[in-house]
Amino acid sequence: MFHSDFPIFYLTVDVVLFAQRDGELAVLVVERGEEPYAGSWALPGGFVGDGEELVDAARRELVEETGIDGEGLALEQLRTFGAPDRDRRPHRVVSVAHLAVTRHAEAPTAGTDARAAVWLPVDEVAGRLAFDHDEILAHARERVASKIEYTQLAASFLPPEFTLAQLRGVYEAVWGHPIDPGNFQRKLRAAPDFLESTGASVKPAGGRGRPAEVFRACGRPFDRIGSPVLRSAM
Amino acid sequence: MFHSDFPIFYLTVDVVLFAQRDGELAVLVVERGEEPYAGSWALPGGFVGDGEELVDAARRELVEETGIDGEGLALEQLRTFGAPDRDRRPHRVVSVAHLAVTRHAEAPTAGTDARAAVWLPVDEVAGRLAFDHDEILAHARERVASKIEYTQLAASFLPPEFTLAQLRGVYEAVWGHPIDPGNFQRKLRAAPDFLESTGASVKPAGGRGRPAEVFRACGRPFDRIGSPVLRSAM
DNA sequence: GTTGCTTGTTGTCGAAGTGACAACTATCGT
DNA sequence: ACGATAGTTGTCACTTCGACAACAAGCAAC
Repeated sequence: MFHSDFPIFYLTVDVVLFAQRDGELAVLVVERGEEPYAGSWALPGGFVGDGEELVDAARRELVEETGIDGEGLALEQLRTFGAPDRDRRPHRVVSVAHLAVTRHAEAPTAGTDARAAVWLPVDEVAGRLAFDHDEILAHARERVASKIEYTQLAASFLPPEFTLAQLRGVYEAVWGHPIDPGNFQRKLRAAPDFLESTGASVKPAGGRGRPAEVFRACGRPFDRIGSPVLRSAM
Repeated sequence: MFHSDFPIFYLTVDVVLFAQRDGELAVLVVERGEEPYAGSWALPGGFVGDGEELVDAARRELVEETGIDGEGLALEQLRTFGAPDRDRRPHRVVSVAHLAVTRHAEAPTAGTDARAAVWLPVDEVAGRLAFDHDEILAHARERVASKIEYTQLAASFLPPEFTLAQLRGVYEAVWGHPIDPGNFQRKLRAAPDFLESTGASVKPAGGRGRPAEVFRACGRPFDRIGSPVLRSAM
């Protein structure tokens, strides 16, 4: 039997979608079109549907509000935020935050409740979000910085084929400090469960310079790699 | 404003409480007294109250169902389980699972919905839990094994003052394999942000043997330590 | 073409950390 | 006193890391 006098909740999902833009870590935010916080920046998200998996709801809301292609998106649960006063409205709204990474930092198109949707550098957006989304963003930032240490997640910021210099750029953007190219090369080449060479080579970023070897990631975004790429050690 | 036609959810918390018993990793489970799954083992947990913080709900349910003292308990959110079919009952029940560690592996006392409450070795209980609690336990086990690598969480399995041999016993119980005493000593003594010596020394476990130096943990359970104690490296 | 610049890749070397294992120390039981 | 037990320190070969130098391969300007 079931006591129906238990409190009821509304359940939402929020998505922190990261990408690399101009060598910086950028996050996708929307301008809210409805109260509360109308006109403020917020993370894309919305209510979970009847019979819908949490992660599916996250992907759906992302597509609806920003037009971002949900396919080939590394998406994972971050944590749940449920402080009783986190939503001004007279209902308890608990949100399951998700972390996502994409290689397509294409222009988003606002939809449904969102008045606008844009990529912004994380440093600019921190401290200005609606609800408790600043806290969510801070958690997400720490998580992604940590995840690229011991998973292949960094490759999800890039197209299927990429050079080690591009991959190094991802680590630099996420961690916010430069990495020695030589040591990075040596370390990543020694991780057989992360990268495989395609044999091809391609012109470097600026057009000038020696061509770079092209690699592919072996596994899935959140698969663990054998020897971690430690922040302190780079 | 607020569309009340959004689906409503019931929200529960579940707690995976670990302790060390007889050199093994043990988990606290209850025998369910009500349907569904009456008579089956399950993780302690229950419905979140009106206006109640998630982590407070977890602590309350733990005390209610098992009589375990919630004070001085390392308690942290694990992740949220919300598959549409995870509860047989005709309502959507989403559960926020929590991870906890205690030094008091005292005898629990069953309460409220629980018919019994006991400590069981994790290896015995795996595969026999109600709902999706096996999955939750597996996540918790992996999380605690990972957390003791780079936080002080291992000390939460022990009284405030302990020897390095006791601490080594915790790592061995959680990881399930023996660790070289000498190397463990060298590694942990070199971590100044983890342990501080009390100067005292105490008779070893079996009564026989050289007295061991007594240490105290410096920080809080989930604080990061400077140099991680890697599983692979032990 | 040659020179110089830029970028990718490989090499070198000292410092530090690791795993295996031996040696030493302090207590207890007999 | 003696051996058994458990905590602690030492040794050593091996690996990894960070800093930095050196080399390779393209482009642009002259």
